[in-house]
Amino acid sequence: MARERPPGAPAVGRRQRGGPPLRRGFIGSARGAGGGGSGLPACCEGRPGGHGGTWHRSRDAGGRDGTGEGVGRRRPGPRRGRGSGRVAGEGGGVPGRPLRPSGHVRRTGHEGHRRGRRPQGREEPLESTTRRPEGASVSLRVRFAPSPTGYLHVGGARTALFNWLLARKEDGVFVLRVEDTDQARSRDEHTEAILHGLSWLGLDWDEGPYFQSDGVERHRAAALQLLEEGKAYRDFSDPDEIRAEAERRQKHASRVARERADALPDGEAEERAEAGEPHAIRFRVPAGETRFSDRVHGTMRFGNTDIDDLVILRSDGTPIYNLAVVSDDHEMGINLVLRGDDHLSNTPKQVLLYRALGYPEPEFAHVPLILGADGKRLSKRHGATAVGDYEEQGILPEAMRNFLALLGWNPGDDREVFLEVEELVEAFSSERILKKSSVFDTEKLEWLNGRHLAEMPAGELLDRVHGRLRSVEHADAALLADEAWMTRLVDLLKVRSRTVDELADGALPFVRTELVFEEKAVAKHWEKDPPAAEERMKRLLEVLEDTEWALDPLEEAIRGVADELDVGAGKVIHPLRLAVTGRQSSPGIFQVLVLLGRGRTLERLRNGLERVRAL
RNA sequence: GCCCCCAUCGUCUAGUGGCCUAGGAUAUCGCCCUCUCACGGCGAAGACCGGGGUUCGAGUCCCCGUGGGGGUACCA
Repeated sequence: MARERPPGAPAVGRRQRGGPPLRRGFIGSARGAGGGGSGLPACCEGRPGGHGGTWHRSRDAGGRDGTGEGVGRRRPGPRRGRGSGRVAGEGGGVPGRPLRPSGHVRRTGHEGHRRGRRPQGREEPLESTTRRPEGASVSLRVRFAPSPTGYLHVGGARTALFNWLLARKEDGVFVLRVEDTDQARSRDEHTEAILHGLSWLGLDWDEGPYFQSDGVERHRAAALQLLEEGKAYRDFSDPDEIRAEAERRQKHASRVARERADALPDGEAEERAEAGEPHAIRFRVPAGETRFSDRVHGTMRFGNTDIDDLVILRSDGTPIYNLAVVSDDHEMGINLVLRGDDHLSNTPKQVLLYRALGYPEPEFAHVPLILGADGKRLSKRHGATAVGDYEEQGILPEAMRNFLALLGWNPGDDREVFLEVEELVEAFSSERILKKSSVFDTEKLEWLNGRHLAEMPAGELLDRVHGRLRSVEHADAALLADEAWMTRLVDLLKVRSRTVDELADGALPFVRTELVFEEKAVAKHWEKDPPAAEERMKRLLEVLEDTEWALDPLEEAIRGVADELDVGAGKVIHPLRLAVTGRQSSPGIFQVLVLLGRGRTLERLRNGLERVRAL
């Protein structure tokens, strides 16, 4: 059933062409635009025209790319050969401005991958239950399906990463679908944040984003099909009432609902439905046992008596998640559903729906959740949980990706630092995904980030550093604009920083015209013995006037001063460092001086001398 | 309550019956390098949740506990 391009999933999708205007027409904004009305009615009212409308509109608009080309991948990598200081990579751009979801995605190089390995001759790694016509190889189709009810959570990001990694590795297709059927909680803003987060991580999708809400008609049709085939029933009962009765009788609520439905005389349900009486549609869970195989957990078995007759269509006519995913995953030809462990118990329900609907079942892979430092589910109280938070803290997307990949997975050898994403793609395999949930350890993240930072060419770091220096007071604009000089500076700082923030902080003494003096350092290197400090600095000033401004001569001169005054080099270097940087620590002093230049060095030294004299 | 999943140093993990006196990484501590801070090098300390089995032999297989997590919605 080579569903290379599912009929409705369209060869189109909503490509994020140029800009942020992400889809002003769907639920969230439609509601918002309504101006304060209650949520539900607005949505329902908007449905026929609204949803469908946007779908078609964008389909038309997207007509130019019926090729199925990836969204983010197509853009000629803005990153290479960027000449001007224009921010290309990390969305650094203007803070707060909605970023284009994929336009700025760093090219990941997987295209080379694709070219290099055609799926044809290879053994098909996907043991899908889906049988295909002999010879035809069906490529892996995976998806990431976040619901826009919050920002991109690190757990979600990891799930997305695994899917992406697998798709790239197996030459498959990575589909992005936004599950926005929870009208009350879904928001455009969140969708944007999620797309931005994915793009930031370099996880470009090949299709989508599709919006689940666009499929409601199809979902509804599926529910109706089940109803017609007697695999589902109409439930006219009041939820609260059912719950109460279920409690009284110690039964599952859904079984009570089923009893009531079954007790209805023939034809009555149809009549009442016809008459417009509101009711939900419930799936009738068959007797027996439901099994499915899971790539990480192996064979899973659930007794059907433990599975409720789930509602598949609400009384307002909107579909419920479990039905919507099944319908969508089928529609989009997803053949491996890799998602969080929290869906494990949803899976038998979905498997049952696949079977009832006559859809081929995909394979499943449930990856463990990510926990906080206390072993509890990662949540806000553990600090930053949104990938955007880490972006702000100056974590590099490369490092984040690397770190996330290592959470619940390992390459089977000692490698931990994957500088190139290609290496990660190469090493990744779903067989090595762990079952155990893991704790999100920010210390290790920062260590990894430090490693990436140290290895990254300074030139590539420039934009990010600039982004953080933009609002610095007393900044020397000329220096900031001097790319060559900034590169040298970043080169000195990157190895001693764990985050871009830290790096930018280290740059402060160099790019500011006014120094801020660390009290601790002043106390230690000046205040303790002002006359000595004064003497050393004075002498330095004299000597440096005539020293050739280069690494070796400077070192020679400064050590010479120390010898002359008969003290260790540190005794003259510390007061000097304090004078020229205001700090207790900095990159190697000779390099600092070279970078600062004679003029600024001497000026700062003079100012320092004055300060010392005033002590 | 019921169903399901999981369980090796603080943390990330290697380990698929003998190669384990349990390996690596991080974090911590010490030493070295050194003008400081980092980096780097060397070293220390640190774990098989408990109890039963199976086996000549168990971190590894089975059972029972315990602990943690997830689900149990007209949320996704």
